[in-house]
Amino acid sequence: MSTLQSIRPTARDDAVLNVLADFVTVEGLQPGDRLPTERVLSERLKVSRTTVREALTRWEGLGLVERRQGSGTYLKAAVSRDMFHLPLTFASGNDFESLMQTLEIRRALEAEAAALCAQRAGPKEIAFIREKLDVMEESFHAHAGMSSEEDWDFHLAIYSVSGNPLFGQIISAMHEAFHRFWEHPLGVRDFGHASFPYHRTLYDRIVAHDAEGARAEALKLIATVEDDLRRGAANLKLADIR
Amino acid sequence: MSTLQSIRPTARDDAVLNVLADFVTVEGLQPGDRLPTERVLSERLKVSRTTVREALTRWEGLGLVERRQGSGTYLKAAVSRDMFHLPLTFASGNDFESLMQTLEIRRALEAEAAALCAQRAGPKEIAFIREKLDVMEESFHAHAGMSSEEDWDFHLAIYSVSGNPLFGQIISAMHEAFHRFWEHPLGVRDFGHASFPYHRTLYDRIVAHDAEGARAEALKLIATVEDDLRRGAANLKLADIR
DNA sequence: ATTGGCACAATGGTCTGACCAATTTCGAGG
DNA sequence: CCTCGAAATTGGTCAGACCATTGTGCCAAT
Repeated sequence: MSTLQSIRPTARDDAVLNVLADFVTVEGLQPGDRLPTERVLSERLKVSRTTVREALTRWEGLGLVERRQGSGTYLKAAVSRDMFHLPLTFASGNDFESLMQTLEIRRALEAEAAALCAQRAGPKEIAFIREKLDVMEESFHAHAGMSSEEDWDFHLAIYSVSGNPLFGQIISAMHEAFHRFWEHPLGVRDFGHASFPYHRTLYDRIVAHDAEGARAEALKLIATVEDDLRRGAANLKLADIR
Repeated sequence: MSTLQSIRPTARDDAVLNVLADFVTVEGLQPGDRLPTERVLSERLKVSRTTVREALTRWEGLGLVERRQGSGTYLKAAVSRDMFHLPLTFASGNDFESLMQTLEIRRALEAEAAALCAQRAGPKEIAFIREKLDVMEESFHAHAGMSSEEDWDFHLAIYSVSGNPLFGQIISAMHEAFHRFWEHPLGVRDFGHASFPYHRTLYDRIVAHDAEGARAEALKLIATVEDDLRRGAANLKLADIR
């Protein structure tokens, strides 16, 4: 009988979110778009601004929406009425150990995403990834070093083509949480430099639709990042990263 | 210069949550315990009840806390100051597609955990896993079928020995969210039956400290589960699982 | 024509005080 | 001792106000 628990958890807030989700769907709002003012919503929905704010706060906590004071509230992810939220929360400090652990998770997901990508990528998807790769390589040669933004775009493309949005969601969330350290974590010069060649080899395996090969290349790629990280940690012993 | 963006995202709410997290830690509150009244918090922290409520609403949305009108606000999970939130959103509800997507995530994590486990397991850890394997196999032969509980224990042991708590935490959270469907998802008889032999082969690779071998066996194991799932979905077309 | 600064409007963030609704507590009455 | 109901407690909602930040557009100086 556990399936019919709590018949009325809360009314107003949920109702507001449902209506708002429908509004987003009907209006075809995309991530980045601005949604109506709190005051407008409160008036239209015939509820107080307090209630609207509580509802939006819930969405904000789930990362679906972003508020900018003086500007407005903006969509951060696609929302619809039939959504299922799985908020994971775990204890994890910003120390070297935690960073290493998240990197192990990333390695796991990166490898699987690469394998799926190699399986599922059609000509159009391959061209999409190719484009990101070209930009990255050009930037690399122009600045004689990895550009974290173009690099990130390349990986995002792979997650996207994998056909499973969860890969991008999980890794993006981690990326965001650690973005200060993920990029140039420990003051290592040319961080990520060693990973450069594996981007192309990974791309080649994807083009060949070689799932296991792609998995292997992705593992090698992440391995170089982990090495960089370990080197950095060794450099400054007892680094206080927070 | 991307490291110094957003100097003041929001003050009060976050501050409240930090203080509250510290309070929970110091007071040693456990899930199920009741935390102070909104009015008390608002008075103690010198902020309005509105602000306290916004903060608690955020926690409620993350499933950390449960509010009961007329009774109080209760802890639902362990909280601490250094928490890492990873809100995942599934496009659609509890349908076949979503289940398959989470299974792909599980495959990724399972493979990596197995590889790490093979690398890091000492004699004591191997004995620990062996114990779970024995229990599972015994149960299998006794009941002529997979016992989901003992099976789960075996996998939990591997996550644990992997040395990275994130594996167990992420997979457990997904497992919990889908537990009704994860076990006997689509009325398939002998669900998971095909996966049985791979538990021992996986164990053997771990004993041999063969990381890549363990990864391969874990992949095969999950592949059988996916096959079962696909078979089940084919059986009852247009299954309405919700 | 461009640029810089400034006032004003719009918007999210916070506060106050009040009332409503569900729950718990506890005393009166059996 | 038990039962029932009133009162206190607590989360949920509301209205209205003010603050802090951001965006916009006008105007003057260059």
